[in-house]
Order: sequence, then structure tokens, then C-alpha cells
Amino acid sequence: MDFKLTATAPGCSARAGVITTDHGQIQTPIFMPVGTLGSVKGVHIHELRDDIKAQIILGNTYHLYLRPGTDIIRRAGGLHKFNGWDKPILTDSGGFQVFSLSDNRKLTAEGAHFRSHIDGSKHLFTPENVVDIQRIIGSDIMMALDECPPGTAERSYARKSLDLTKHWLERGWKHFTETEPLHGHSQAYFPIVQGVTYPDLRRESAEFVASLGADGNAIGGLAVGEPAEVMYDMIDVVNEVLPADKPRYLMGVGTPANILEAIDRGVDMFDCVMPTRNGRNGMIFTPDGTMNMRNQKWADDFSPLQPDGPSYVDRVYTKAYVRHLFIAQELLAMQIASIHNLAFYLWLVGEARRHIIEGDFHSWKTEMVQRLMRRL
RNA sequence: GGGCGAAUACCAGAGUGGCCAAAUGGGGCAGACUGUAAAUCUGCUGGUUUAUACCUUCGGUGGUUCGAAUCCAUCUUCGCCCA
Repeated sequence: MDFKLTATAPGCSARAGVITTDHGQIQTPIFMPVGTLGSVKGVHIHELRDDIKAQIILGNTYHLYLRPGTDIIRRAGGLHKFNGWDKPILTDSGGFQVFSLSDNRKLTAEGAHFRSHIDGSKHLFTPENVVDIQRIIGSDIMMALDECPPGTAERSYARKSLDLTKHWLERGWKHFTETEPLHGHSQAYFPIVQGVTYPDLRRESAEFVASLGADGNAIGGLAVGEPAEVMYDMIDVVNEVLPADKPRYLMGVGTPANILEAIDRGVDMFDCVMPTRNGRNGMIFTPDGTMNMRNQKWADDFSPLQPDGPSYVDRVYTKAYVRHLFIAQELLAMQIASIHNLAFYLWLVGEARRHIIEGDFHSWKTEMVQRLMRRL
């Protein structure tokens, strides 16, 4: 995997670049739709590619390992062949499930002992076998196994957790360098910075991550309960340390405003369930704020969803119709909202890239964030 | 013509003397959601701008009782059965 910087914005740390993988190029900054189980919920790859203009999507190691299982994915020839998406794929390691399924797991130096949320069966994720599973999946970018502690974690816990993540990272990195891809295309391995909201822990973690010399580096453990301002401060601390000539991936973030603020601070890659999950729950993102499509006020609003929006659904469907579909619990409502929101997110990062290249990103961002935070 | 049963908030439907402004479900309204156990979850849903407070409400009218959605009489409407 290769990363080339195209431009940097004056007055802030934002940059535009191009990541090259064996499945094609990614223009950064980029938003990556989340496709946990191998599908972006409710969205065909045709729509992802041609309408939303996604350049890379996510999969999840934990979920794919449990279902359909590595045997099926191996026999399918990897996830690209299995789901038909021939552009880049990034897989999360299951580290986030260490956090979100915390009632069903126990952490040891060896790894994360899980109980399947599906059938209760016991499983062990180690830094090594998580690499092996991602080799089978064949993701272009693999993620290290980490512990993602809550944003409110005490310092003593944060310290302990970071030590564990660093230990896992050492082992995972070693295993990565000692193994080969299985499906004939190269795979990168991104280590993850942790450290909760403690600047010195964040810095220490970033220095350790940077020392590995990976093709890209990730920032994890943010947007998990801490205030947005604290998150921005942590990004500043970390990006001061992470190498500028490698892509930086802020995991799991976030709102459109969060993303612009993080781009401003030098982040290149994002993923978040918000456009799809909130979309399925009736929320539509626009440049001028969010709409709850279940609200009565849209009942007789026959204007297009977003007249100047980037997707065909924006122009073809009216607000009143989309509201009707949500109220009636029609599947199409969730599909329209997912397509719209993802197209919007991709439009937003595309605009960010354009303004970085044109040199007026910072002022554009400041104005844009104000618009985005509104509620329609 | 006779007999039996039923009428409760937007809908359905509990409640059958005080703990009832009235269970529950649906519907409606609003909110939440950040590396997806989420087509999920939460709150409100008679009025009084806040209420452990007061007012109005359980088909109509009139009674019994300290007290009635609940008991009695009668009327109205609906359903079922017998002629």
C-alpha cells in the first residue's frame, strides 16, 4: 500500500492525498461506509459504487468470523469475491467488540476471550489469530487487535489498558510481518493509538505506534463518551506524533462536524455507522443540518429530499414521501435514507478534499460546521 | 313481539363500590443513536404552562351511598338467540 500527499491546507493540518492499493486508489480525506457483516446494510454495491461513490468499505473480523465463518470466506476466495465489491476493503479487528460486547468477554495478556452474541459459544481472539482471520478475509487494510476503553475510564485503568494494547500490538505486528497474503493482493496492517483522554498516554501510544513504521496509523478509543472538544484535543496530541507521510485513520467517527474538525487536524480516513444506522432510524443529514423524517412537519412537504443533493434519491423522492415510508415502516425508507446519508458523507469529504487542494479549506470548514450543526 | 349480552380515552380492550385520570396493546407525537448484538431503544399521549395538587371524564338521564366507570331504575344504540 502506498500513500502520496497531494496538497496541504494553509492555516491548519488538513491534507489531501491518494492511497493506492491492489484494489484501486482512495482519494483522501475519505469516509468509509461500514459493512460489518460484509454488506452495507440495505445498500447494493451498484449504489455504493455509482451513486454514493464509495471508494472503500469496512467489514468486521469478529462478525464475519462468527458468521458465515472463516471456512466459507476462505472457500469463497476472500471477502471481495464473496460480496462482489472489487474496490478496497478495510476490516476492523474485533477490538471494538471488546468494548461494545464487554459483558460477554474477558481480557487476558493472551487475548480477548469472547462469548458469541449469537449462540453463547466461547472464542479467543489473539493479536495473531486476528491477523490470520483478516488474511482469510483478504481485506486491503487489516486492523490490529486493541482494547477500546470507555472515554470516561480512570487513569489507572487507561494505563493498564494501554499496556495491554501495546503488548498485543507488538505481537500482532510481528505476526503480520511473518505471514503472507492468501489471495494474491497485498494487505496493510494499521496499528491503533489508545490512551483514553490522557494526553501523555496518547502521546506515548502514538510514539509506540509510529515506531512500527506501518503503512498507515489509526486513532481509536475516541467518540466513546468524552466531549467532542476533548476528542479534538486528543487528535491534536496524537497527530503531532504520527508520521505525516502515512494516512491517519480516526476510527468510528463520526458526525459530519466531527469529521471536518478531524480533517482540519490532519486525519485522512473515517468510518462510522451513523449515516446508515441513524438513517435507518429516520435521520437525514444535509449540508444545513439534520432532519428527523418521522416528524409531522414533513408530512406535506412535497419538495425533494435535497434538491441539490449528490444522489438520485435526493431528487426523485420528496420529504413527504420519505416520511410516509418511515411511518409505514417500509423497507424502502431505510434504503433511501442510507443511500442519501452515505452519498452526503462522501460528498462532504469530497468537498473537503477540493477545498484543501484549492487552499481555502479552513475557512470553508468553519462556515460549514455551523451549517451542519443545525436541526431542521 | 320475546330473551340475553354489550356500551370505557384516537382505536382495540382490562377494570365491576374507595388504592382509577383509569392496566395493556396498537396508533400518534417527540427524543436518542459515533471502529453496527440496533429496520433498535427511550419518553410523552384528558385539562390546568410546574404538580405526591386541583378540575373534567368511563353511552344519556335520574337515583342509592360518606364515596360510583363499577350498584339500582329508565332511555338510546349495537350484537346474538327465539318466534
